[in-house]
Amino acid sequence: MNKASEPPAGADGLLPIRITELADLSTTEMAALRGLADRFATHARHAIIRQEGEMPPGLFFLLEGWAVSSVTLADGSRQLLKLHVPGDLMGAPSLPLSRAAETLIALTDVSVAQVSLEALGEIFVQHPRLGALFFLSAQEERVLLMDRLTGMGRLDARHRIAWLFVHLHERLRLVASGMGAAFDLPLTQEQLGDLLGLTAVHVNRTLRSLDAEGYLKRERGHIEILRYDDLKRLAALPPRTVRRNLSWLPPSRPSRPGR
Amino acid sequence: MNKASEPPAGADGLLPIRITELADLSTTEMAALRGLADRFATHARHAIIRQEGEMPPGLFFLLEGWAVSSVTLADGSRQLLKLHVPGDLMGAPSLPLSRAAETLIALTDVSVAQVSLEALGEIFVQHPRLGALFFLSAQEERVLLMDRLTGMGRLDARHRIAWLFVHLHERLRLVASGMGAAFDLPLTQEQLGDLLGLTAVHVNRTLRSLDAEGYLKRERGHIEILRYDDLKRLAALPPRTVRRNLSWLPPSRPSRPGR
DNA sequence: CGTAAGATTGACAAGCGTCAAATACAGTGG
DNA sequence: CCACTGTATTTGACGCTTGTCAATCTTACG
Repeated sequence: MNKASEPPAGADGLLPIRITELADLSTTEMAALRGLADRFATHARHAIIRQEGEMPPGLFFLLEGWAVSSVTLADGSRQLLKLHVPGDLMGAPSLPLSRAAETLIALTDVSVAQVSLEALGEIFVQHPRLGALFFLSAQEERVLLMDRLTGMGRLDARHRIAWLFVHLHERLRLVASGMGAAFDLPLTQEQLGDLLGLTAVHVNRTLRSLDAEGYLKRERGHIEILRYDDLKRLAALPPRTVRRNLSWLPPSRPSRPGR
Repeated sequence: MNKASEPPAGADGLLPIRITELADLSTTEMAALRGLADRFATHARHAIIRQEGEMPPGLFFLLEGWAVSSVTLADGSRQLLKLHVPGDLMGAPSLPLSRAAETLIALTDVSVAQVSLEALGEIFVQHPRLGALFFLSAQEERVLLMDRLTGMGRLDARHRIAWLFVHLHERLRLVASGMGAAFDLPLTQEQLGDLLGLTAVHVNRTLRSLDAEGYLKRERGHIEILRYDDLKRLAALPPRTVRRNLSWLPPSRPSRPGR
């Protein structure tokens, strides 16, 4: 691990996290979010950013690169839980636990900021609206997990893969607008299997069949969706749309109020 | 649905939700939580408390009885997401969405309070510590979903059922301390299947085999665990323990501070 | 006492995992 | 620049877990 106390150039604009997707923020709130980032670090591909079992569990902010969170079982098998892209908060689920539940692994070279928990606590005091947005953001993640659970329980390999690609495409579009039908996917087929509850062999067979039927094209670490609408039809989960600036949210606070 | 504006007798002590498992609360905070409950209602067994797609999505507090949240797919299959017991907040994942993601169904006769979203917003302003605890509670739910996802992806029917029973037993112990090795389970085998990503037929075969091997005994809507430690060994997911009163949490506020 | 919902059982099929080997590819050192 | 080596992908044969279909049995309840 390579540590540096200065943020990497150009990453600054990313700090407002996913939360900006839920509401418009005041400049003060933006500044408070930026204040969350504590120590900056970079990790090489395949490096472990945070190991499950670690205590106390820390909180991380992904600035550049891809990462993944996973759980490992006693028999050595593992489940990949979520792919993290720049702007993602990582490790939050373990915050209430005494030991971290998930391992965070760098899929590419990444740069990461450690989030100060004291600063997070202060945000709930100084910026109730941000606190509520953090709460809502966690609920959004719950919906995602619920949908993934539904997929694992009720969809076969073909449908799960279709859903994953459509979902990833939509998620990446939010980050990189103007993206076409193609995107990077720095995952091996074994990792795809661990993500979808399949074996690498079966992932290969299914990918190959989707390719043969013209749904998509594959290269190393790169996917191009050819028949987007058909693929989306395969991805049979209900659509989700977030509602911005909910009326019951607390108002933005100007700056530091009564202390 | 049977509506009443008065809380049912005896339910009052339950209102402090799961949040008391994360920290000790001041009396003011307890009172604020009680203020969340808005309109009270009762529903008969099998009644739909809230339908997915409904808008705007409401928030509910389960006072008495069992309920379940589920997602339905286009082909009619459904995934049960979570069993709710008294004290549970229901419907929170849909809060950031424009339409409710999950259907809430009464498994037994239930009594439910509707939660006022305005009151929830006010809590983030008046009681930052409670806001942070709501945030942490959502993270705890994420961990549960992550574990369920891991189970669906990596465990076979036998292990999934073992995990469910052990997990349910532990959860019910928190609500009803002094509980033995037996507990009610108001679910049909088909519903168990929908919860675990299996078919009713296969649930039956697996339950029957666990029974035959002396792991447990079954009656209608009732489970008794006989070989608890062995069953727990089958339930091969890592243990989770929450840490109470985390140091970075905001302090309790006395009452209504500067407005 | 009748009826419907739930539990049980058996025969069979399909999807996916396992094992093992072959092939393609990327990165490395000489 | 090339041979070398480990990693990732691909392929085939086979078996097991789980699903499907359909019938029967049991229990709760009007």
